[in-house]
Amino acid sequence: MVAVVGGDEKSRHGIVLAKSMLTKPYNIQTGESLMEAKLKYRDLVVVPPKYDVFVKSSKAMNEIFSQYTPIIQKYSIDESWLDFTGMENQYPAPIELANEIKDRIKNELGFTVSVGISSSKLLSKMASEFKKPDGVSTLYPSEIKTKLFPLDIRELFGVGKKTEKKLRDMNINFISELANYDITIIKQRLKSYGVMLWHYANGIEHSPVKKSNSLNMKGIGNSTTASFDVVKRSEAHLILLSIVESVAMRLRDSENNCRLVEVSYVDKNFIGYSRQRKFPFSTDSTKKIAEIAYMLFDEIWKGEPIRKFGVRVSELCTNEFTQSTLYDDKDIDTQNKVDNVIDNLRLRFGSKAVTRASFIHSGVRGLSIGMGGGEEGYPLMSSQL
DNA sequence: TCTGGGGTCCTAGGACCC
DNA sequence: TCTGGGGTCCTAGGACCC
Repeated sequence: MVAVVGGDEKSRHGIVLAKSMLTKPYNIQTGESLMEAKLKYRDLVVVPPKYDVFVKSSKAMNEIFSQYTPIIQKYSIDESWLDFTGMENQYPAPIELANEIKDRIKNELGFTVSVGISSSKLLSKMASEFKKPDGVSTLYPSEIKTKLFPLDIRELFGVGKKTEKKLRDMNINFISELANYDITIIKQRLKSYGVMLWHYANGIEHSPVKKSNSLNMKGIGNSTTASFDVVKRSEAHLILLSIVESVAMRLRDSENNCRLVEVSYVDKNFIGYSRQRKFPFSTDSTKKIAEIAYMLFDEIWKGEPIRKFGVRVSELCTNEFTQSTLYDDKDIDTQNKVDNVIDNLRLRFGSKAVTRASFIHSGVRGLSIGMGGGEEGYPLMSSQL
């Protein structure tokens, strides 16, 4: 069946989230609008996503990984790096090990994965693209010339649409051509990013596999496209509040505070605006972050109809020492308790257990996105089903 | 009925300090 | 009227990835 997983077009979420193998002849792309996809194949079947199944599958997959090595870096919800450095005695045959893990996922969890094997994150990532779906591939340094060099420049990790054009304008169309290009000219035209890509083209990349945890997380953000263009400040604030509810809850769940808050929006013409501010204090309070978000929004918004809203917190630090001890602020202390009680209620009874009075009859859902396993916030699935 | 959501890293310009 | 550099921090925006 020529089918894709897609968002809801009526609420303006209509894009391709994942595609089945049979869409291949029609060149349907992940991320393009369902309208475009349907122009490529009229009778395209669109099925809605099941985000909770996706999250569960991801967790189960990483649980299997953890039975093989403790050093796992989650790159996204459906990709991880596993480091087996120093375990050569335990796992003398990498390809057999990869097949074992891959087959266990297929048999125990019911979906296929593709595995790339090499000595670095870059090369293993590139290798994982070779055989899809359900394949195991290697790209060892000794194989760079035969397996990496012949690929189109767009295939190189880090080369997107914009960089592709710049490189093609320089007559660089294959990875080999970038690898052999004069690095000083690359540096002149593409700055440090070009130098990094030149190294990538030569297979040079040494970053360590970093265990994923809440401590090395850089920021937490959510955004949402409204089902209609928002023109009233009060509605905008309400949507921002619903986003902050989810962001702040995730922040507390990660046991972090934040020092920087950023608000962004996209207007009806798809022009994006953002404003961020760093503070001399740190917080994880819903109320505080919401107040900052309103302030930042009011500073930039000139009244254009708004399509999409976002809130992001960063400059994270541990929440071990709460502000109340530092600032002796009673309001912060009680607010903290309120946040914690609400978090626990929502954890036990679901995200709808507690709703702010301001959301009732407003048309805006409280806690619109985030941890609740709701229907929104689907990540892209790049791999074909 | 056009075009989602969650991340990371980098750049460039201005403020401010010495 | 004019004139330095070096350094750091902050902010807005852009590029990439999934």
